[in-house]
Amino acid sequence: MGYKIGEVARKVGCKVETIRFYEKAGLLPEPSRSAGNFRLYSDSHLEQLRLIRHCRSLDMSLDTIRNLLKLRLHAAENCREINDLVDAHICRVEAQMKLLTHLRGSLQKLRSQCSGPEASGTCEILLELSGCECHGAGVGS
Amino acid sequence: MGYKIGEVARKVGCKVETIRFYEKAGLLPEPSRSAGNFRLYSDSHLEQLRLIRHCRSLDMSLDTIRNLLKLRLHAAENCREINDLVDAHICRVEAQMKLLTHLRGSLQKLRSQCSGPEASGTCEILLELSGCECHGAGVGS
DNA sequence: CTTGACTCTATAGTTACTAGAGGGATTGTA
DNA sequence: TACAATCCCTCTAGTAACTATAGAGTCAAG
Ligand SMILES: [Zn+2]
Ligand SMILES: [Zn+2]
Ligand SMILES: [Zn+2]
Ligand SMILES: [Zn+2]
Repeated sequence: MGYKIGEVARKVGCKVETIRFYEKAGLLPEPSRSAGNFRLYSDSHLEQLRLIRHCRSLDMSLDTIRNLLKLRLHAAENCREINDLVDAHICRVEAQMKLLTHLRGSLQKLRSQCSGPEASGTCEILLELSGCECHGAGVGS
Repeated sequence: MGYKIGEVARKVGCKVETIRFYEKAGLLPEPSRSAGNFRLYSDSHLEQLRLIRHCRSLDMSLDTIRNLLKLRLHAAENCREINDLVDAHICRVEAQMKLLTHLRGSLQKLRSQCSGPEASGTCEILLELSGCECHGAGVGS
């Protein structure tokens, strides 16, 4: 008979609307319907939804997950591609980390510019922000 | 007489549309207009836009930047709040980094699950993804 | 006087959902 | 059996920070 959408949502821990959204986005196949037009999900739907949600918790994009789902159709043959997909995602995550590390450095340096309001009559942080060379200050035309 | 929008965009290194967007978003005051209705920016506009773009390059939200601009009206008195704002942003960045670090760990562990397609007739990565406890597998009702 | 580069407004697209309106279905209870 | 509560349905609009059109007007050079 299948699970109704609310039950599924409770099981995997997401909102009902999210499940309908995945269906419209082509990530979850359309389930069968009850006499009263309610969606009725099978265990394989549940499994696939769990996969999607877990991938999302790993911050994979829906597009990446779509690719993964395609590969899943022939999991054994596509083992290599699946590994590649995960590796590519790890790379994205590491790139983000590098960016954030750089950012934190810039912010700490910025933060250290302030020597208190008595020193210059203003807050030096603002001077730094609006007078930066990287956004065109002091560059003729 | 002031700079036209394209000139300003070139100076600070952003798109023309972005500048108009900031105006509509209340981050940049409306500039004066030429006889032909073209926007004409002053040096103080330029400064403020530079501040905005630099803050964006530090990944501050527009809302955070709006707050900063308010504080800027009385920079000396608000020195403390300005520092707090920057500190709060550093905290956000560090929280993100922590999250990414955790994520990378999970991904590397996931990646290590695969023992090649010969072992189990499928790719174990997929089993891990769809059979995870954290999204409800193996939990009765 | 026409071409081309620029500008204007207004609107729709992007990502991954979330929230609501306005209805129908089902269930439990009086 | 009537009614209320709780579910479910579709459709649309909102979020963040832009980006990308469409269709029109402006301006300088040749
Ligand atoms: Zn200061
Ligand atoms: Zn800068
Ligand atoms: Zn594998
Ligand atoms: Zn999981």
